[in-house]
Amino acid sequence: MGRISDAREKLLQVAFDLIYDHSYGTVSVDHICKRARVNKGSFYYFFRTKTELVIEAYEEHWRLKRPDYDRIFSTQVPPLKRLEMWCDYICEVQRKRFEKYEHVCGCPYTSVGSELATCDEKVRLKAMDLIERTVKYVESAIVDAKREGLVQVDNATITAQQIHAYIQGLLLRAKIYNDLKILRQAKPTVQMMAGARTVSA
Amino acid sequence: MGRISDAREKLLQVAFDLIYDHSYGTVSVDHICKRARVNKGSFYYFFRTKTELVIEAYEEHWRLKRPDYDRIFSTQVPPLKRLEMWCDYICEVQRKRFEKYEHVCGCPYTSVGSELATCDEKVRLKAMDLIERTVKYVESAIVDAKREGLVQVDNATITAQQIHAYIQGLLLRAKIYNDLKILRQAKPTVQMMAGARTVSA
DNA sequence: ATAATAGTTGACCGGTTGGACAACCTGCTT
DNA sequence: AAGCAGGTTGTCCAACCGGTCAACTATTAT
Repeated sequence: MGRISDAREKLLQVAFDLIYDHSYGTVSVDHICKRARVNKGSFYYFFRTKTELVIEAYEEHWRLKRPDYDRIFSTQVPPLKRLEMWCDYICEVQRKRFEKYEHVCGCPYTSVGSELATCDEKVRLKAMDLIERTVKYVESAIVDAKREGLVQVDNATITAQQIHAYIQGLLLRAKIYNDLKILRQAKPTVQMMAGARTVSA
Repeated sequence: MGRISDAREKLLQVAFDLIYDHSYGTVSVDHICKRARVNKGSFYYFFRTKTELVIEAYEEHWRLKRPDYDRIFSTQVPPLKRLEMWCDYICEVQRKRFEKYEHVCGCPYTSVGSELATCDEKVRLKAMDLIERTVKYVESAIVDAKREGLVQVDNATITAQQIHAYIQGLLLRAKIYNDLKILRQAKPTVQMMAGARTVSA
């Protein structure tokens, strides 16, 4: 019953792309509609507000990326290898973006999270939510590494949070310097952070 | 000759404050003028564009903060103690902001740098510039620590960059989680990163 | 006093913003 | 073939955006 449409999906994808390549503040609903070739009326048929759109766009983005994370952090892969593959994956994703848009775009979730953390509580919570999911993968890798006696850590949860924070900081640096080379350092530093004993809080 | 005015200084301070507590995109020139009790005509007497204002506001902010950094990273202080004091200083600054605005605001330079890195080249370059200055302090602490045999590092420059990236990531996390407790982990992790051997690139 | 300098004022601009809307199509179901 | 849910269209809105401007005023040096 009724006609079917891919307008919603197009809007989600275009919104993600534009906001990731620029910022939430500089991308307007009009821009998104123009690029998606959808009328603004249709936009507001699918989404109540710009905030709601961005939240759904990022959730959709995660839905598409999740298989990659499941593969990289599979228990079939040795724990420390998972972290290496994760670093390589990040570099690769950033490289592809750079080739397409000539910008190092950093992490989409923390970029929009940082921009709106103090302005839009719903976006802040969604960014937290998405970050949490990634940290969980890192944590399970650390737990497994510890169980196999590969690393010496007091607290796997805290260690995972520290490694994730470092990776986010590195991505932020790469974005601001617009320099992919900065990401080369990720792998050795992550191994070091995972392998060395962290002083627990 | 001519009348004197503190309008310029008020605009710089209000602009920094509003943008730090919200974002570049959500703070308008009108907001800044209203809060500073300055007419928009005067605004454009002192600054050519909003971009120019934000750049000058952040430069001014650094000018005010620099004495703190010179004190913390003074050669009179033992090198590893400098890093500890730096972490304490960051916690303290964030705590004060939080009490005033009920937000963890993170690092002002990387916040605006992240927001505009792909949109405004001048702001991106200024953010790089300001980051570079802080990294220099960290680097000199690592160099001194190495000379005194307190740490084992291959490359002080890279180590300083890694520590700075980590701290930025932690501040970003604290901002998105709106949680000051996250910053408690800074000191032990920084000591670990400074003290352990990092694999050079 | 005068003139030059330095800063102020508030109205004004065209364009854009996020959002609302009634009217209108389109294709499935019965 | 008729009914209707599902989606589309383009116009309209008031508010706001960054930025401009000519006229005005206060201060200081001469």
